[in-house]
Amino acid sequence: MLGKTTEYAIRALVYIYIQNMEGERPGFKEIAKMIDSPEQFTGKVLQNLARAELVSSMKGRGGGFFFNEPTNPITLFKVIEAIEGKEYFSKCGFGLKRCDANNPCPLHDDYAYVRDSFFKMVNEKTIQSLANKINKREATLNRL
Amino acid sequence: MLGKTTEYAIRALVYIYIQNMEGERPGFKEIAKMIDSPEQFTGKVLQNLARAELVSSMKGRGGGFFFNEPTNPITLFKVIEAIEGKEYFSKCGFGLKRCDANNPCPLHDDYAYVRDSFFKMVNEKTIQSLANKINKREATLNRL
DNA sequence: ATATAAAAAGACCTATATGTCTTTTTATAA
DNA sequence: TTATAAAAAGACATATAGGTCTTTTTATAT
Repeated sequence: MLGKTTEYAIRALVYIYIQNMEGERPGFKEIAKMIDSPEQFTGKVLQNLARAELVSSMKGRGGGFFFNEPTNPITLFKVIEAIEGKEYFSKCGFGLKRCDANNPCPLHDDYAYVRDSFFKMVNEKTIQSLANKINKREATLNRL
Repeated sequence: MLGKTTEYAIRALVYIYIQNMEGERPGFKEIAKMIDSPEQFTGKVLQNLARAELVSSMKGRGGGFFFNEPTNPITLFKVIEAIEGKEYFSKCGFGLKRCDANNPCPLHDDYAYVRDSFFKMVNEKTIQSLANKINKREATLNRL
């Protein structure tokens, strides 16, 4: 469903958020180790997330990744949009270039239902809500 | 959601089915033109579908693609499985290697709901049901 | 000031998906 | 039996996603 890059992005942000709650600013090497992702590539992904202003970073000694204090919850949708692109939730599931209610593909309505339930889910779930689930030991990030 | 290759595969099979109902056995060039897909690549995709026994083909004059007369309806799931691979509907949405009810990722249940609604849909919809929708002019394949 | 530890940046590499071109095989019609 | 029309096959080509390596920049501690 989602690309690996997006999966790394979400897991990385969740890990950063959890560490921030402990007062830590993890670097990409630590993050990669903890979320089980390729180190350098994770650095690149985090660069992109920082450029998209979904996370902040500091260079130099004591630097790392962190969220600015009063951060609005970050929905998974925002992350998906930043990594996969804006059209992710609007393409025709049947591959037609033009497909709408007037000129629908034969999957139109049924696909819309599935897509919308996915869309709803990624708008409800946030980096923060996932992190809380992990902190309550109701779920795992694979390590920690 | 689905790769382009799978989209071509589904559209091609629907077109073949519709033409078969008219007593025709279209070739890949005609199919590609009608479903708006790259010609040679569509030929390759159809080769794979034929190898997977989702469709039959005849070489030589008068040849082309067709379904054997008493064909069980072909679900979209079968096509997806043949093109995308068996694991398409079983991977963790969060990217964890091991993720199950005992050791769930923080998206486990919510993702399962979305994935299962997609799974249900592709098991209900068949090449035949999509073709019928198009024949009744309730939907379009882009041409025809 | 200097050393150090961190992210940023840029050049590259690899794998996979997607797509094209050419040749071979095969069924049918003339 | 030969010409023809079709799929099959194989060798390429291109684009994108995923990944690595090296160098540069920058903040901090000494």
